[in-house]
Amino acid sequence: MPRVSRAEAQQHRQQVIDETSRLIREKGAGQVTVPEAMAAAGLTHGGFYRHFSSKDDLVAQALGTAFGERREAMDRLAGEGPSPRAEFVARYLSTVHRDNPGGGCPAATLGAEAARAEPGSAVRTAFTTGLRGLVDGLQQLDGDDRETALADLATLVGAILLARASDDAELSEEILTATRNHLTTPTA
Amino acid sequence: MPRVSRAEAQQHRQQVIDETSRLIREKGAGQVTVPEAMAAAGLTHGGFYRHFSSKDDLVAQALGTAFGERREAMDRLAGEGPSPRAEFVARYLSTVHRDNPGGGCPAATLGAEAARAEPGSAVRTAFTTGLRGLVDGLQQLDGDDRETALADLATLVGAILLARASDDAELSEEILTATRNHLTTPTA
DNA sequence: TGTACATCAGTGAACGCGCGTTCACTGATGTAC
DNA sequence: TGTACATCAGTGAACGCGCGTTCACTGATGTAC
Repeated sequence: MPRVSRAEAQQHRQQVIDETSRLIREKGAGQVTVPEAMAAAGLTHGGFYRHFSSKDDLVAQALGTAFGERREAMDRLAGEGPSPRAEFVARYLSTVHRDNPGGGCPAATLGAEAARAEPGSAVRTAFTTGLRGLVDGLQQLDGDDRETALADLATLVGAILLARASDDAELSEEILTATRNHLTTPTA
Repeated sequence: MPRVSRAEAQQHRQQVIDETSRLIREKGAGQVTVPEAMAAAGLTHGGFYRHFSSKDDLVAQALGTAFGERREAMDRLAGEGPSPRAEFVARYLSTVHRDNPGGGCPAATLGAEAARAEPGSAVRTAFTTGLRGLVDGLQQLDGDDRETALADLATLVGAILLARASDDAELSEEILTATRNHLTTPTA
């Protein structure tokens, strides 16, 4: 498949980014290989460097996409229903989200890897920018002040992380339920 | 250094586990190599399999040690001061903890990796057991009910994770401060 | 207490493997006239 | 609109490298008498 049209090439590029965005959330950035990412668009690995300057470059772009999707979902929710914040919390702390990390919040799945990335690196910067977006989105969701939005986000991210890591269905559910209750009842 | 005494060998073994416990929290389990872990006790990699059945075996034991240390610190705190819970929260969400992941909470640094480990695997089991210990420890810290302990732990873990990943000193401090306030003031 | 021998902690070379990246090459696409 | 040629998306083999794991070997430790 040599020399496809520019439109097709651009489509391949986007497909690689989108699939990588899912793959890194499922397996971690370190476990996704260049051949694997290219295969997701039906390509071989050789042409990789015509699209990306390095693997880190792709990961950073995929991370940006993942955060972008999440932010859009929040913005879509902002107008609807009686309590968009409660709705968001319920969806975030659902078993559906827990069991589908590939389509879920990148802060929970890739936060630790981002923390280990070099300060100023593309991955670290993409994560920080994405995180700011989530904070802003959460802040708008129910007239929250910024401090509440920050604390809420920490709680959401920690809960989904621990619920996924728990190798015990009961403990996992318990974490989600307890956190959901604490975030949606007025006082502890 | 062939055939050292059994006491020395046992000492080497413990040294490898302790150093690995620190290393995996600093760099992630996937980034710590067998030669690196053995070198931490002044040994070469060849003798590794006289001490451990696999790299995963070592990682699981190191994870157990990391959780154990944390739990002990909580138990030590339980008797002292006017509000052990407030003291624990302050220490957990300090810049000292944020900037020293190697000696810190393994739930934040290794949660994502544990979540990706095979259910029933040694690593996943060690994480779950350790997590239960932290929940119990937190529950005892100030007469918390279990639900509050679970939600608090999620908040603590999420906050330290995001504070570490933020490539912006101001945002990072903001996360710690907001979370600290939310956990130590009676109502939002 | 001394001696003979089996045990086994640690060494260092080697294994197969998969990684990120590079490169010469192909041939349809895109462009200049 | 047609033709000639340069461009460049994608291929597949190859690179150097470091990984987890295995293995034959060494020689002090531990044990049996």
